Amino acid sequence: MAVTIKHVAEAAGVSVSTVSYTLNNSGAVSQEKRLKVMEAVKTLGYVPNGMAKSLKMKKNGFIGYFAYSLYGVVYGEVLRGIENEMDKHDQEMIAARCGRLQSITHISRLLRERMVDGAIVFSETIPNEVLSTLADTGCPVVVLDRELSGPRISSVLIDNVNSAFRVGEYIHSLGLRKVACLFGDGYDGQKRLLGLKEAVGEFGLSLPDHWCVRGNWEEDHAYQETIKFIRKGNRPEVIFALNDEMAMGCIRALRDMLIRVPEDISVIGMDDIAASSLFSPSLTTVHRPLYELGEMAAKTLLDMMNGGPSSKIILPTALVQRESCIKHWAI
Amino acid sequence: MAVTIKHVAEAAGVSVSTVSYTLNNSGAVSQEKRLKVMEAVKTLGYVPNGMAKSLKMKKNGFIGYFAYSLYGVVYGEVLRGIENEMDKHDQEMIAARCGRLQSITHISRLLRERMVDGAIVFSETIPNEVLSTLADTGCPVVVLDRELSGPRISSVLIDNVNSAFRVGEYIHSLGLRKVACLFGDGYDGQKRLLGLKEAVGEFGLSLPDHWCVRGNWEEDHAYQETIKFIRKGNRPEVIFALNDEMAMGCIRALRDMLIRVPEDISVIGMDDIAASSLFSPSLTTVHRPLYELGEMAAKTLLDMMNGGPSSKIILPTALVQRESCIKHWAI
DNA sequence: TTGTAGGCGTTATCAC
DNA sequence: GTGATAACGCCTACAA
Repeated sequence: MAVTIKHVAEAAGVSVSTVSYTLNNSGAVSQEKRLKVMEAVKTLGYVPNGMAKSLKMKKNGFIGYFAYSLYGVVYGEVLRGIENEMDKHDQEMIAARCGRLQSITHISRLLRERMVDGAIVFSETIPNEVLSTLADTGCPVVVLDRELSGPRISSVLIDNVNSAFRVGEYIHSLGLRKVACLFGDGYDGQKRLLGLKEAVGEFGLSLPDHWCVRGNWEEDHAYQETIKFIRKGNRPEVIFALNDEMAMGCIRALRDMLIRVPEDISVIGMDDIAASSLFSPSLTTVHRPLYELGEMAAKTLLDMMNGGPSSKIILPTALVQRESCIKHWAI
Repeated sequence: MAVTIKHVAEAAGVSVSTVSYTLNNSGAVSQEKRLKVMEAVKTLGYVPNGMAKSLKMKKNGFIGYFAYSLYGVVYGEVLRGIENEMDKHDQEMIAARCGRLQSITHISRLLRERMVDGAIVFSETIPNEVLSTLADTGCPVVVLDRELSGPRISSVLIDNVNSAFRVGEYIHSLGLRKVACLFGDGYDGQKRLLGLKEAVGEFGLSLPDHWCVRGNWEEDHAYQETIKFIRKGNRPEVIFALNDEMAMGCIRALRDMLIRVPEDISVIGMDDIAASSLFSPSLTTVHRPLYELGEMAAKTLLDMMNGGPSSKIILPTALVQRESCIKHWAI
């Protein structure tokens, strides 16, 4: 059985409180006993039990990052921003993913059983109610992928609608009109599609319903869908993929079908992941400040944990013009 | 104050044990009381306290992955393997990084205070003794980046020495002789350098001490070091970088100095990260089964947690011939 | 300055 | 079937 504070007390010939006092430098302990305790701790190899401590203190010193996935360009970059900020404040953190369905119950354990002192959530798989009740019990929460507000809940987001709208505006400014869209499900997908449609209305672009192709945000799937789409005889002037991975899959598909990008069809992505600038042709896309999103989420959480108010923060995006998109008359 | 099992008992008009029984389906509870309990749980929004539970049960249901970093090609890929295996066994996990120095104390908290039921460690920043004492208290550990053995400690590794040796052998088989090496610190670096030197002796290659250049495993740094190295007038026939990132930095540097790869100088990497095959020229390297390493680590840990013995597992590597390396006479 | 004792929220043993 | 009650390991009034 593991050695407890009691064993140390016994070995040092003092009471448990004296041991506790010395270990936490609370209370005043005589040098003599302090030394005895230290020695006993060393020889017994005593390490305090984190769970007992957490139970007593009603906090455990960890904040949690709960993401759909822990690896990958998007989630990884956000994680990098969070970790960096946490480091600055010397705040410990753990990460857990919650992508697969079964895990929802698991995450609920860390979250619902209050095994963290604060949480940053970047996964739509965790229901709003879970987060709300968590916040109600005093645990601050920051969400990165949805709008949610409450006493201890903050949102850190980009303006998806506006970002996509500006893509539409850009398409219009290039003299392009016939648009197809490769979209995905979820909050981001909805908002981005909405923004694009607004721009379509505003600038008189064309975006038939059957030119809105549902993807799953992944490159390979987008490749397949693009092949199918083009085989049906559809010939848009520009394809707007709602994330960069899909844009790349789309471009690969077009090229494999001997359609030139951007000469025959322009392609625009969204997110501006690292690979976008290295891809050939380099991707015209919307820069989404992933690192900063993570950083800001961490800042906001830390602030709330110090009693600060909850807030809703929108970080700016920017259109990045590269090679995958071309003016109509330049063809 | 949070609602506890006591409140539920009171609201349902039963004892705490009855509540506990129904919630864990242990013991036999009458349908009538069971219903009452369920209702009280629902209306009160009761959620059991994870810390109290863990304290009592002496386990908390989580295994931990402690890596130098959580993002990045190498660590991310290992993590993917681990998660996938954990998913299969419906085992919950958390991840924490332990790269920066300050964090060592933090990680020690999760590890030393036994806040996980098992651990996979992939960071040389955590000392052997910490892992040994952890294992002594009954917590199984799998290490991925060093050889360490004990009752509850397993290692999952590749044979670095042999892998590097085979690179030397390959270099020899190509008719190349004058080798430079871009190495890095730590266990992997040591072993790989050792293997290379063995091959140098065995096959009569040339590897002067000052042609062994210390890198820090990163691309940019390798870029700088390569520039310096070449500016000094050194002209090896082949540069063996002990990981792919450094190999890529090296190639970029050579090309920026108008030295052709592989015509003028061949470059060989190690690890075979995803980018290696996409790089131009594609990288000749040694495939290190990162995903499988993670998967195997998870399997081994799970096995130990079920009472299995500790073990040392070596996964095979394979030389991957691509474009960055050329036969001597082919120049 | 030091020790005793109560309680954090659970589970589990034992009587009833 | 059900309900007291004793742990689990720690912290911290409160006494001494």
